[in-house]
Amino acid sequence: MSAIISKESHDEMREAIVKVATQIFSRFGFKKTSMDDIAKGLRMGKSSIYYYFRGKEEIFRAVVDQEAEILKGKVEIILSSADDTVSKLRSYVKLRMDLVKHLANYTEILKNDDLMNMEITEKFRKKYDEEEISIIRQILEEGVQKGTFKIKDIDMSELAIITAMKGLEAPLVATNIGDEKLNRVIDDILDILFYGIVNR
Amino acid sequence: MSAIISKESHDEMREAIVKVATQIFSRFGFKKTSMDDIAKGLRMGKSSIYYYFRGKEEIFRAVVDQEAEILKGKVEIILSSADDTVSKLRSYVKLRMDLVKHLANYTEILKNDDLMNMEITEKFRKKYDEEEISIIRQILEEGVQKGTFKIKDIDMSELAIITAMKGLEAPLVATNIGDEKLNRVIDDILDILFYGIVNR
DNA sequence: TTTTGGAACGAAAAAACAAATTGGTCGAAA
DNA sequence: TTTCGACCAATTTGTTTTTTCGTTCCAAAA
Repeated sequence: MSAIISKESHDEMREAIVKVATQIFSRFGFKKTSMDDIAKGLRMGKSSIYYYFRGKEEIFRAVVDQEAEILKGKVEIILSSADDTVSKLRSYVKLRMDLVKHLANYTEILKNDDLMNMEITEKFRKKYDEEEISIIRQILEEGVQKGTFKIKDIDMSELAIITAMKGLEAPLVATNIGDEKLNRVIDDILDILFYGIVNR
Repeated sequence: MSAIISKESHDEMREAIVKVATQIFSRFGFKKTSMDDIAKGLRMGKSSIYYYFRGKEEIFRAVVDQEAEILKGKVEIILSSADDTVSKLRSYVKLRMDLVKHLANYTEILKNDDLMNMEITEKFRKKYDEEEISIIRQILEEGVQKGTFKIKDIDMSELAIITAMKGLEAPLVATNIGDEKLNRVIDDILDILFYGIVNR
């Protein structure tokens, strides 16, 4: 029994560490957060942390994994909703843009003093990139199957959408565009994606 | 009369310098090309160059201006052609992608050793960015006026197109995609832009 | 036995300092 | 009018020294 209790408290401690680390990493980035910083946030000696994690890298990965899990849940809700395919794609794109804004928030401080190693953003993106493709593809295939979309080459449409979203990231992050305005921009661009610009 | 001859030879010398500088800048970038490099390419002493240009910056600007001029000519040909608007936009996008590839070629060496100050790319882009918007707008307005395009918000379509093109730059530069394949990709993406993906 | 933290180690980064480059000037020579 | 060697100031580059930081070790606490 003591083993069970011990296991639980061990996991709780890991969670506490991840919680604190998430705060600090998001403020200072991977490089600029020291194990001491995390330890101080927990009111422990830094070597104690090594009882729960193999090292800084593992803590960071736990943080990223947690964020990914949260995101995955949100995506799941959209995908399994009863909305029509067009709405689903709209919802997904908006969620994705919110995510980017969130991540940008994470690193905005680092942009200035450090060269912004892109640690958080980059690692997170890498983890997420493959998955994003499959999400878009899933929506597109659903649309084709339901007869909503006419798509010559599904790979190409995928690429077009992801490309457009990535292209939007920069201006989105750079300019402090308001939320309502951002929504309008996304809607308009999605209209172009859905219906094109040629008159028929 | 001697003044006239002198003026001509002076301009010729400037052209020669720009010609050599273009080669060297494109190989080594702005920072890593020294005035000595340019001078040696011309088989002159470096101080002689200062008789023709105020400094490195001015030479560089002359190089950029020349490239911009060449590009402007090509754009002019497309815009004033008798092609339909859809074809014009296609041609322009392809030209633009070739340009990016060209510029990428310029700096590809620097990407590695230096942090790639983006000197050439960045300066050139800055100069070109405003102009690009007006080119796209011109084509779109022509399309609307001729009844080819139905566009709710012309600013938005502009943004969508430029966004898509910029988004395409990265994969275009990164992957060594073949010319034919690149053409197909652009065509397919433009099809989406023109006709959308929703079935009607 | 589980958990904590002070001390110590080694690698990596930062700071400090010395040496080499380089953009630009000047005056003389051609 | 045009070219160039000599020179200067400032930035860059290369090198050494110092500090920081992630990690390990081990003894003490719980």
